[in-house]
Amino acid sequence: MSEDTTPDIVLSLEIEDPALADRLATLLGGVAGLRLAAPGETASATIVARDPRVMPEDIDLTQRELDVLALMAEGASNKMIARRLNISVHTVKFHVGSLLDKLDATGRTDAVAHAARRGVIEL
Amino acid sequence: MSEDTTPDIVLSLEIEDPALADRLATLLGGVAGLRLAAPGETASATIVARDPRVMPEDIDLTQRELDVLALMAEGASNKMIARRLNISVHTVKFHVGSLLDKLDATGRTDAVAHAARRGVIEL
DNA sequence: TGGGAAACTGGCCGGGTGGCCAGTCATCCG
DNA sequence: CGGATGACTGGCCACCCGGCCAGTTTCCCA
Repeated sequence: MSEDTTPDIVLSLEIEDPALADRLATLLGGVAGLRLAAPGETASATIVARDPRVMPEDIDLTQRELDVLALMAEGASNKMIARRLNISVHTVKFHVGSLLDKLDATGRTDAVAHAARRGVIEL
Repeated sequence: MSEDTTPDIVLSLEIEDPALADRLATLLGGVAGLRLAAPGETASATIVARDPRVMPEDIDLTQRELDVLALMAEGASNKMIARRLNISVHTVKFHVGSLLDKLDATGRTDAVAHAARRGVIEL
C-alpha cells in the first residue's frame, strides 16, 4: 500500500560539529518521509552549519561601488568597467580605491575575495 | 519540568522550490527537539537546496599551481608569492600563466573567482 | 546659505601584471 | 639512447593598477 507518489526527501549533512551532526541525524532518522543520504548519493537538499546568509553588517557600499565590485568579480579590467558603466577609467579607479579602502583589501583580487567572504557579492 | 539541557535545534530553510520547502516544513514541524527559525532569527543550521559540494569537474592543477592559487586568493602579489614559495617571480608568473589558461580566466582576479566558483579553493 | 556626501574627471608615475622568447634540470618512457 | 613532460629561471616589454595631486557637479540637510 505504500503510495510511492512522493519518494522520501533525501538529505545530506554538512556539519562540522559532530555533536550537532549526531543530534540531527538521530532526530531526522525517525522522521517518515525523510531519509539521510547514503555516502556518495546525491541529496535533494543539504543541511549546512550556520546560516550562510549575509552576516550582520553591511559594509555600507554605495550603489556605484556595488556596480564596480560586481564587474570586478567578473574579471573585468578598469577599462572594461568604464565602458560598461559609461564612465571614465579615472572614475572607475576612484571607486575601486574606495572599495579597497572599505573592504580593507590590498588589491582588486583581495577585494573580491573579501566581498565574497562577507557575502557582499555572490560568486 | 521541561529539562532545558539541550534547546531545540533551530533550522532555517533556504529552498527555492515551494513544494519541497513546504514538505520539509511540514515534516520538520512535527519533530521534537527541532524548530524552524522565525523570520530574522539566527539558525544553527540551514537547509539548502541541492548539494553545494563541487562537481567532479577536476581542473587538474599541479600541486605548485594550487600553492600559487591559494596565495593569489589571499591577495598576494607575484613578488609575495615568490618569497613565500621560495621561487623566482618569473616562476610565479609561469604558474599564474598556466592557471589563467586552465581556469579560462582573463586575469588573476578572474582566476580566483572561477576557482572559488568551481570549488577548487575555499574563500 | 553653507556644509557634506556622492559621483565624476583629469594628469602623473612607480610598480605590478601578463605575454613572448629563450634556456636548464630532473624524471619518466619508448 | 633519445624524446617528452613538468618545474623552474631569465630578459624584455606593452599595458594595467593603485595612489597621489587636483578639480567639477548635483543633491540633501542643518
